[in-house]
Amino acid sequence: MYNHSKEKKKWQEYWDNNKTFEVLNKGDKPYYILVEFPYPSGAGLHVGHVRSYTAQDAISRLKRMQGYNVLYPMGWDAFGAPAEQYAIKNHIHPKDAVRENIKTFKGQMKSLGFSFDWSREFSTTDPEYYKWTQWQFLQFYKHNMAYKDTVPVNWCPNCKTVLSNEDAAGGVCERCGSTVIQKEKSQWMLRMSDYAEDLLKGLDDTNFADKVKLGQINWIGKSEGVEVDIDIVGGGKFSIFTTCIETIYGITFFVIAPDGKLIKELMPRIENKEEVQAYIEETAKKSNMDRTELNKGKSGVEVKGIKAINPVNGKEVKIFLGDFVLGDYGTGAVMAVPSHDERDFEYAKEHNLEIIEVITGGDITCHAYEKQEYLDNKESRLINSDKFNGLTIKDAKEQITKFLIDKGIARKVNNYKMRDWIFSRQRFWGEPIPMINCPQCGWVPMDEKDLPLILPDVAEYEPTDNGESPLAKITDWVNCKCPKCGCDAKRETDTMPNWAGSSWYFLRFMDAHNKDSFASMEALKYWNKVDWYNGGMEHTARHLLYARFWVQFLYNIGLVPNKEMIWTRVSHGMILGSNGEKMSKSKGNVVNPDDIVKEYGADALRTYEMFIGDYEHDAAWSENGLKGCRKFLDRIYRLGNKLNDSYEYSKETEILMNQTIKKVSDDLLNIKYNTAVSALMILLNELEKLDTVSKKDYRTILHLLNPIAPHITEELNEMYDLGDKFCESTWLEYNNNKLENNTYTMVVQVNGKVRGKIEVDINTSKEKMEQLAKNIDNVKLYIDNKEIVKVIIVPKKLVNIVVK
RNA sequence: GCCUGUAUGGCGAAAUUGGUAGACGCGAUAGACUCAAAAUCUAUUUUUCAGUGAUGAAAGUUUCGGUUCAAGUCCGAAUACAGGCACCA
Repeated sequence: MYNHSKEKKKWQEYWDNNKTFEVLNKGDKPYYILVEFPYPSGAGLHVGHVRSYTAQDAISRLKRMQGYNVLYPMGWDAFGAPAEQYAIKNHIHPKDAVRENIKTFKGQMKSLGFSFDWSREFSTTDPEYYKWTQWQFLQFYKHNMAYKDTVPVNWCPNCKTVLSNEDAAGGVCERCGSTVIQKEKSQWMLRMSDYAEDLLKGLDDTNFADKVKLGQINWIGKSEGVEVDIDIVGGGKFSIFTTCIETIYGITFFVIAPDGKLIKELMPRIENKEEVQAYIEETAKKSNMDRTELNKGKSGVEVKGIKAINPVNGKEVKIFLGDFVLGDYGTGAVMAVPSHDERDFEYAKEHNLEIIEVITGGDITCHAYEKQEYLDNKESRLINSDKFNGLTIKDAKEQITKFLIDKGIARKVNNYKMRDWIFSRQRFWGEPIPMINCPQCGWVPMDEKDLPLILPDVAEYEPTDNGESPLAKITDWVNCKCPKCGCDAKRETDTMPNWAGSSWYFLRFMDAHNKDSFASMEALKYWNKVDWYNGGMEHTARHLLYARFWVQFLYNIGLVPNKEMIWTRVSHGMILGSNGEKMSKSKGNVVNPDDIVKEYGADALRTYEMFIGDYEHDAAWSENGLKGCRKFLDRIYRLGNKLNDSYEYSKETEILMNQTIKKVSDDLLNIKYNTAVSALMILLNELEKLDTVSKKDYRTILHLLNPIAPHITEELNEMYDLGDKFCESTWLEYNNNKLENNTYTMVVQVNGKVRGKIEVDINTSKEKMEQLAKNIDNVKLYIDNKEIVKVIIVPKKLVNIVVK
């Protein structure tokens, strides 16, 4: 029996010693294949990692054989909370923990035979790498893209750190599950919202799947609308933003944000100050999630003593506070039209407010404004809207907008949901932010030539009770001189988020050891783009958007050759436990790839994970399925016992052989790995039926299997002396003239039901097809004595006889 | 609540994009080999009905409608599950 362990090691050593997968930045046909680099967690490699690494490995091996200069790199995303949490829990310095974990991960990856170019390996925690992360931060700062601001942030009382909105999803800390509270904190911010429009437009220059693009679009969240100035009775004004200006005559109240600036300005004139103040304080306790969650009731209070004027009809309208209006979105104030907005309707019901219908045609709500149907609706017309009565929604939208703009009290405005990126973390285990706070000069960037700003070793790396980074306690690190004026100053003690290092790592792989820049323009231009990027669906929104933003900024300051540096993005489904649930220690359904490799071999694991199901869908682990794939490889092995001396394809299977070459080549490049494997199983089944198998037959099936199961195929190829090593071979071609059999099974239907089948020559004419069909005994039973209405003939497929 | 997916045998899944539903694999059943077991090989395996049998018939791709000679595939509505989110005006 084949010794998977020994032969596997032999070939892995061969690839290592011969630097088979190391590439230079030169040569024809560069092709860059990337998988998301992992957090080297203490748990070791997950079988889920194996799925995507194998998939991309198969593509890499195939593309190499097709003559491409393939870059398939691997590195480590080792900064950030997960690594720090692991270190704190296990009482190991993060640096040491990361070193150990990387060693484990790398060993596991090597044991699976992935064709990574290890010469380009790096970790985001290497000073040689994070020097450039810091350098790029300085570029953001110097181009006015980084700024410090006091913002209400999500605060985890347990982790004692600030979380981005993304990390505080659901009102609980993503890491520890504690309830997140709102807290004012001074933070470094990146002006990502400036890039909203460019990030939308840039999608046109990518080949991302539609659902991936949609994820980006939804995150950016563009709303086209109108901003209108509203006068306050007795002086003053504010602005509202609306996407449904056509309903402006239906305003019966305004709602303003309890956490906005407007309410603070109005405070002196308010009659029910205490009530308003109480509501503001109540809102401050709530997270955005609480405020925005549905079915919570439409809480709010009237702002008494102050009324606003509807600009189109001069009506005096009440003002309310409502926590569903957010201070930091739009203008922090909305017009309420309960007749045509569900949320306004519920608020009006709750607070007994007037409802004025301004569009006929039933329960038409502005909420549906995104839908073309709403805009194209020709039945619904405006009413109760003075001179705009009778207009369609579309026309009313245009004309009312124009009317208000001409009056000088409105502007067309695009609002984006996407906010600026909170870039500070009160953490130890991250890239230090290279900024110095000088009592004279304020914030001063470090001199670029002093980078990297090395993360110092500390004894205690747990966060402090007051929420500062442990770096704050290292006074001889914190205290420094101002680069500008030379007086005593202090370093920033916040560090960068884990997203920072992963926002540009794919650029570094193109020129991994450059000491003069993060990557030379020459290298960036050579590889041009990441041709094919694979990762988890959970990263297609945040990580991908951050990375694209980072790249677009670098492009705008002339440091990368393309505004989009990633061409295709593919997302894989999760490998679930055998019970169909997410693998986790607590559920006891974790599968360790090491155990599998030991018992079944790396090739069996690789083959199984490709065969397990549709690559983009989740799949439950099955030990039996794995055994089936091991059995398949054993049968491949035993097929070698049947070899004859021929160097031609066996006649009996020549057509199938050509079909399989085409199928496997196409399927691998279309991420249909499961059907590629099944095609090989079908081919094997047929070859096993032959008494003997030619050397060409055998080498071909091994060749086709090689991208997925590289060890056993190389070994058998060598054992039977069939030809060059696959890793040094050219990929297979198929003969276009040998893809079709001479005959096919023609299906005969009567009224759409299959009533007969007959084997016919591939060139059978339509007339002959019909004639043959009508002659089948079983078919006759259904057409005799019936009127034939028509006959549908699909060449090379079927005949359908329609009878009455 | 909204957005995006998904739904096919006992199980994982295929289906040339409107043309034989269930390829391939697992599991199961029966048999061969074996003292026996494992491994391996062979056969059967969507369900129901008829037949000793080759086979034939009916139903069948979450549900209900529709278009079509023909629907897993297209259209309309509904349900369930998964992932994402922002009551975003």
